Amino acid sequence: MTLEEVARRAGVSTATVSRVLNNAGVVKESTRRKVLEACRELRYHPNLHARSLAGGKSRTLGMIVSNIQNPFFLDIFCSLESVAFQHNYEVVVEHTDYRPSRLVAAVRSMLGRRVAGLAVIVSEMEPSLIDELSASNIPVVFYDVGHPARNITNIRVRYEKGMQRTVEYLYSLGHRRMAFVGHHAGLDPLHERLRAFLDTMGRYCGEVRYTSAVSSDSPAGGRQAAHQLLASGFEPTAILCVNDFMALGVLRELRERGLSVPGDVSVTGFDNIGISEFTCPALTTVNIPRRRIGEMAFEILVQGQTATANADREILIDPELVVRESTGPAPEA
Amino acid sequence: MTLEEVARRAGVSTATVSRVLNNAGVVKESTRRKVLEACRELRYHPNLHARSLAGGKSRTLGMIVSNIQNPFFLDIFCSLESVAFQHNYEVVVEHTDYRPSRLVAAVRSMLGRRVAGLAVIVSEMEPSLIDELSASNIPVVFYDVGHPARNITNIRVRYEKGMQRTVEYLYSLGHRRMAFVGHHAGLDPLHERLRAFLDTMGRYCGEVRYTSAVSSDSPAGGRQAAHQLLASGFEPTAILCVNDFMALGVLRELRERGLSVPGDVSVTGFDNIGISEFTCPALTTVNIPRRRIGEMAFEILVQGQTATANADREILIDPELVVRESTGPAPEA
DNA sequence: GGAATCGTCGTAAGCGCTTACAGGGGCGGG
DNA sequence: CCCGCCCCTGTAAGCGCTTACGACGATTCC
Repeated sequence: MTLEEVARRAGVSTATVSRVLNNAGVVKESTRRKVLEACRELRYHPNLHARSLAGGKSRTLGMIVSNIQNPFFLDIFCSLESVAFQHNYEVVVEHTDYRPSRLVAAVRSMLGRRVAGLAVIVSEMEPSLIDELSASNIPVVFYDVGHPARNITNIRVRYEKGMQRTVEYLYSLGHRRMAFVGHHAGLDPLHERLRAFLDTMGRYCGEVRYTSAVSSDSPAGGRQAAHQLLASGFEPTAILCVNDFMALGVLRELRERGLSVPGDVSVTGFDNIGISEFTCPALTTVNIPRRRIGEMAFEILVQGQTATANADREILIDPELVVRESTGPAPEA
Repeated sequence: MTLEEVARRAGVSTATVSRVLNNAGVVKESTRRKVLEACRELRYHPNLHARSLAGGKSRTLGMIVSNIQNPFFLDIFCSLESVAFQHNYEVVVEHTDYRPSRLVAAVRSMLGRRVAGLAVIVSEMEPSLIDELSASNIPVVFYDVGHPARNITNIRVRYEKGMQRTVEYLYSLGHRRMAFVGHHAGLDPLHERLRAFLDTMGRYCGEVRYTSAVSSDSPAGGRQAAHQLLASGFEPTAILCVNDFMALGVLRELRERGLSVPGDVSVTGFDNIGISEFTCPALTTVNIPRRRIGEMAFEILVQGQTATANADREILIDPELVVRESTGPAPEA
């Protein structure tokens, strides 16, 4: 089913059909109706490939995330998708499993699709991409990695702040032995969170002791890390998780071991994903405005194209501590 | 950056470059290297649109789900994506929010993309789609809705069985007052689950009483439904949820009200999503082999294309009860 | 009444790729 | 030494669409 067949059926030229379908140019009302009628009868669906090849533009955005199973990334995707949908854009996601090689492949694939804009929300990084993307001439939003460059805007969350609040808060509750649970993808932003953790600890709590464990980014990974942590003999009074997703598993492991949260040990997450308030106990965490991040990404990619072109930008977001039930005073030694 | 520029740079024709890039035809090793070299220097990325327009085929699959935030759908997507990735295919998702109108739009969009195959994993339905898809000549997999037709394979999960097991199990534990929590998208498969619930109840338990509540498909929705349920005065000893995602909220609401699970009331879910074993208490649920569904979808879409062409098929899956901690004997009256 | 104007539409040239098909060297065999 | 064949490569015709550009009849204006 092609444009030409529709044109033939409606007794007009392909140009006219195209005009009708794109609401471009002027078409007499009666011919418009004929064309639409023909489209319906023939169950015509325009070929998007031909369309964006000819038009040189596409109404689809690309988004690359590290782990789409993690609600944090998923939420950002949904948020972007939602705004995009309202503006008649589509967005295709790809995930990298935290592997730089897959990141590169995903970016290439997106460039191949000639997306109208690309949001890269990942933890891992591949330095060469910056140049490649910058040279590609399509607007790009990075989350947390890479500095801004031509066409590239960077949205950065100040993890230090969030981590600092968390540590201070736990410290004020009397916690002195803390542990950090992270995941394997030990690249920048994670190091960043861990570093922030250590920095703050060093600054505020001279006598504090810590340890850390890593596993995969999933509840099961969190559980495994917690297991490993507790098996090591170190007995933390508080466990800080790199994100809520893993914290789920940590909570589970603690319960399994008969440790009460927050009675015996306090637990904190990061991200404030939706289910973190449905855990038991509800998770104390650090909120990151995912909805806004998605919206901002859209604005930058689509609308900012003209508005702030070439205005190399970096957007900073301050996360905030959300205290719920999983944290409490440190147990008496 | 086009094929032609690469060709010029490498001093060959576009046909040769194309051959190199697609590993098609024979090319002398030295020219192959020259071409690849040119590609690298020019940071060339083939235009996928042009490619699939010219080639008439694309290596991308489409997938439409009702609610991608629900881990059930997400898992199937990830599973499909994973196999697809191994075979060098990509898959683009779209979600409908349970709205038939969005389903139609999504299907059209996928047809417009000329996907190589389409998996429609949704609860809602729009009858006209069957014909439209069947006529489109691309392989399609439906989950749970629609009967098989030309090019269309249907994967059906026998909810009745799962529901039956669940009800029987609860009945054997002494439960007589049960409630059902569902969501708004009251279309076929959901009705199916509710119907299965009622059927079984009617058959096995003459004296059983029930009620049901619906809300949106999310933990928050589950919580709201539970709230509404308990506010109604009906005091169930068991709550069966249409899926695990909503069960999360039900558990939370019960805890909030000081009701112990399973001491005061038992709770069951459906789907066996990953986090259902990380809830507190761990959720008794019905497993649906999501991984296999994704894999089957791929086989049908890509490999079955030739193997079982035109062999109208329906695949049946029997779900199985997974007993965990959220169910127990009914409290003494 | 003829020219200028406007609204409506058709013509045709690509967009960047794939792919028959043909062509042109190099080689071996007759 | 010439023919045939095999390797390798180039030529060019599309794939289905968008979009300048121009054509054409119907108004309108002087």
